Amino acid sequence: MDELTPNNVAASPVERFREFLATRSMRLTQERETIISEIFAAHEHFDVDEIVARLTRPGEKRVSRATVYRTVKSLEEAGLIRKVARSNDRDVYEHDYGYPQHDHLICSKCEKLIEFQNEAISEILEKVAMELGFRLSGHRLEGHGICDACARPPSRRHRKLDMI
Amino acid sequence: MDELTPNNVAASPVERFREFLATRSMRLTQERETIISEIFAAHEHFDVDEIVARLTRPGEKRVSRATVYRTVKSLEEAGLIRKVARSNDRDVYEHDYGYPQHDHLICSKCEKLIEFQNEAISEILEKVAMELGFRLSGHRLEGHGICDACARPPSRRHRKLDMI
DNA sequence: ATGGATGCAAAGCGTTTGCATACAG
DNA sequence: CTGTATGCAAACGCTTTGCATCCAT
Repeated sequence: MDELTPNNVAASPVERFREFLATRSMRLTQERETIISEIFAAHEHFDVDEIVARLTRPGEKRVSRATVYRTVKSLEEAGLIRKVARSNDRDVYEHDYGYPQHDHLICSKCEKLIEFQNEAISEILEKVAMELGFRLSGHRLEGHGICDACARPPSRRHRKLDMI
Repeated sequence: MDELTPNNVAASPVERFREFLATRSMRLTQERETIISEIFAAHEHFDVDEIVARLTRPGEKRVSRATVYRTVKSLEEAGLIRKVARSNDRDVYEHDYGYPQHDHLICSKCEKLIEFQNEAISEILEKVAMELGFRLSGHRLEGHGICDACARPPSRRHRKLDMI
């Protein structure tokens, strides 16, 4: 469901990327287009390995892992995606284009990322930074703990009384 | 008799670590003691490489890199230190014992970490988490940007009048 | 035509681990 | 003594890179 794209947001991610590439005299190749399409197919968090896996499924145009790494780095520099966390020793990214600033709650059990928005936090941080003479350009806030689902005793049968 | 030590804070980090090790039937070896002493010698951020480097200086008791990694992991599990960021592809830690909750501003230029405390942010996050049914146990907030020093024009040494 | 891009494999790097030896309790 | 811990080096897993080939412009 993305026909509702707000018009304050420029064209497609691909178009936006093309512009960025132009400023660097880089080219919009089929591989890059394939990768960015895959990444923006759904608004979800991802890591390089996932993208490679998706593009390795039969029917998809395969792109080498090296190229995915190189393209992801470019997309990040272009401001289309951004690194949000590190999970399982891998960098995790999310879209940073056409989406409002938000932060995350990360479940320590299922590793799920829950997004939330809160204007107040940004404002406070902005104020704190200013007082310290720090030029704030952005931030990353992760709340750690246990998500609703994981906290709820999973169909709690009789659990073992103890274990050594 | 250091009665100045707040009594809500147990003895020394080493003592605290010894207790932790006991609960796991692990031993407080000379190496572990050397490492923890070095880490708590000053309240500053550090990474494994730095600790290894310090303990490699002549005069210091050398400890293998593998042991430092293993000990740092234990210290983290013991709650004595905690991971605060990732810089230069290395995990960066700080003391998490006897120090109040705080967050950081990270300079994109010099990589410096600036600490700050702000009660309000924690409160807001706590509220947000609760509304989402998330059991918050802690958080990590990094403000990104340019620090005061790096933002200041680099004392132009080629000033016309600066020919002393 | 031609300078940038891709794929492959090898290299890099921080971090982990197997194993023989060396200690703490 | 006995089960842990250490040191060393090899193994690992993610990410980067050199190079020959390929392609967008």
